[in-house]
Amino acid sequence: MGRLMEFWGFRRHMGRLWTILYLSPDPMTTTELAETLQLSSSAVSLSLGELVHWGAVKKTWLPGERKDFYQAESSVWKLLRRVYERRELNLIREAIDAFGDAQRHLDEARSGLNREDRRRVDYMHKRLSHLSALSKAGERLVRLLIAGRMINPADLQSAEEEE
Amino acid sequence: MGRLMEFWGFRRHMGRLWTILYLSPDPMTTTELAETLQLSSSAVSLSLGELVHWGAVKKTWLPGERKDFYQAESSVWKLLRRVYERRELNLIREAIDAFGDAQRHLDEARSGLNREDRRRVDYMHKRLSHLSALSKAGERLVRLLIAGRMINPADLQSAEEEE
DNA sequence: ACGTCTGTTCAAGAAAATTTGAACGAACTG
DNA sequence: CAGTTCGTTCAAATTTTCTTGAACAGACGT
Repeated sequence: MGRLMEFWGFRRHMGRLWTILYLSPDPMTTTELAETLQLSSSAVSLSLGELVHWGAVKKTWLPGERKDFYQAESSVWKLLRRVYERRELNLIREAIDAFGDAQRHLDEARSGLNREDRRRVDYMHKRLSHLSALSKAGERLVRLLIAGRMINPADLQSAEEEE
Repeated sequence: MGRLMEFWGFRRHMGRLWTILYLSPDPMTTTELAETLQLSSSAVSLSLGELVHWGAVKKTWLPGERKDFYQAESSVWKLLRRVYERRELNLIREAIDAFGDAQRHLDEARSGLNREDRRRVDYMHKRLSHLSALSKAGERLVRLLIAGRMINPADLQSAEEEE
């Protein structure tokens, strides 16, 4: 799980901590977690905080206990959805914006160019439109994924072909 | 594109190189690429090699020229498919194996345990089955994606609920 | 066959990230 | 209100990853 999470763009420890909590029938304290994974308390605090921020882990309190207890959010599907929503969608939107900006820059520069450079600029413009179309198709797909609706990968394919 | 690729688990330069090639109407040489992106020739060689390995960039030769020329694979969809096929599928399969191994370890240890520990082990076993089922549903989904067929995210959802 | 031009590999150096211990502050107990 | 116990934050230190220049190897032309 650590490796999966790392691949997925998070700290490795986040995966490890989540897994321990997920496999534990009872909520655990930071001390227990630090012992189990041989981590310093600060490392636990840091990664655990991020897990809480992503909703992958929840704080709970046990009556009579002073320490904080943690338990894993057990619906992986819910977690995936949240990540896609907060992170991937943002990334795609930024990319779409960047492509638009680039095209605008090209438009501004175009007038003062010679024939050869103009050819290049026009080519780049077309390619950027292409990337834009693809990204927008991607955005729609992620939206559908989050909504739990059916997805047709062929949409990406066709966004690429029609030109 | 550099940032996208980085997020996606590749070197940042790979994204930058691919983008330059993708936006260029003509194949380019390593020298031109190094100049455009202000990189050393070794950095270009390294990242370009990896791009070729992933099929994102193709070598071509121009008659009469000694230098190698490179051009971008322009079907992003094709690239995505290849990455999912080679990388994500492997990752999922490894995870599935790891879950199975973990369960087998639990089975071996179970007999020599007291009541309380046995409860924990049984709980972990159940959770691991859960993760296994999820991963297998994920594997099916990626397979469908690669094949370009319709995908139903609800399959993941239900893999989580039925227990 | 020699010199030149390309591309790749490698080890050393630089940059970036993770990790940790210590200090701080908040919350509770007696 | 003093004394603990926890949890978090920060900057230093370590580890890891990237980057680079130099050395190497192959191909070509003369």
